[in-house]
Amino acid sequence: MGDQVRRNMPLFPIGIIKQLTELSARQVRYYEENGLITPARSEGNRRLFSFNDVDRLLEIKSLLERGVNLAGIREIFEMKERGISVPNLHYKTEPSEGDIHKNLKKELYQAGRFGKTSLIQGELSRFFN
DNA sequence: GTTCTGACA
DNA sequence: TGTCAGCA
Repeated sequence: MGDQVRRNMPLFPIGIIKQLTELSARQVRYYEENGLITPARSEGNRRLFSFNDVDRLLEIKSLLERGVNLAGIREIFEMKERGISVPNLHYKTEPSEGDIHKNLKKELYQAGRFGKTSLIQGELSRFFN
């Protein structure tokens, strides 16, 4: 069994996700409505999340904290799926809204120039400092 | 006990 | 986003 398939295996119910991501069930469901995540379903229609879903949610949380809205996050994910790299979206300090837009624009531009290399991943490492 | 959908004093 | 209802 490859790691890839392991990471995509539907394992946790929303309760576990709440603890792992510190997001409310309401938020998680809302993100699903907006196409940011697509968790599997159990026979009883319960959502089952994979490790990839957890990473995805942590990334959504991170981007949201930087002022990116759901539509923006959706576009960032779409670009990734198209193989375009989306570097340095991890700021240490909180930039102004203007800076966010300026930097996002610059980063997306650079992403287009340099091939695909750095993707934001390994969010789970936060739990294993 | 937990999760789901829909709705909003 | 929170929270409550009414189910499964």
